[in-house]
Amino acid sequence: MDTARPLPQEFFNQPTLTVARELIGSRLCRNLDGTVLRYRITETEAYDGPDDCASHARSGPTPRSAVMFGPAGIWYVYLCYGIHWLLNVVTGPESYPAAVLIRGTESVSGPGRLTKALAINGNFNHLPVNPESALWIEPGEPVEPARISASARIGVAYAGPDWSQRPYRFHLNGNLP
DNA sequence: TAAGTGATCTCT
DNA sequence: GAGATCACTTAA
Repeated sequence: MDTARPLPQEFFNQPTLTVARELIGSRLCRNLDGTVLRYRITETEAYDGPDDCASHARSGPTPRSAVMFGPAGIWYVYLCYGIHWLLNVVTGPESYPAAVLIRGTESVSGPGRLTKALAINGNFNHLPVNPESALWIEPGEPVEPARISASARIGVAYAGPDWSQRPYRFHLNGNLP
């Protein structure tokens, strides 16, 4: 089995919740000046569709969120709270706004710390998810479905109880802070 | 618990 | 153009 082959663009062209769940256990890969770092993804969040009040796409496309309306398999990187870069990958078909936020890996917890550890900034925004971008994802060892938990997303209480309490956050058991 | 930090969005 | 907001972190 060839686990070194990067995930293809079609992988991300699936329902957002499916991608978010299946990314758990896969490997986030970063080429830093020729050195490849690989971190196992342990935590993701789904932002799904034009009606998701917690999503940046909730008010239609804007200069920032337009990439979410594009094809799947594209990085969406934006600055949060003026300090932290947050790393997302666009999912679902074109014109359907959705993305998966990569919140943490086995050695780094917290989306802001993750991008800091991997030297990710806004330059990655709109780049495809493949090795040419120096940032891509490879399949990991299979994870038993029972080891993946779902819970409410973080920091989105403003979206109202319906959307903020949906179990759109996926993580490995025992891998929460 | 609270403040830092700056792009983005919404309303004038 | 001005003000509010924000998918977070760190320092107390």
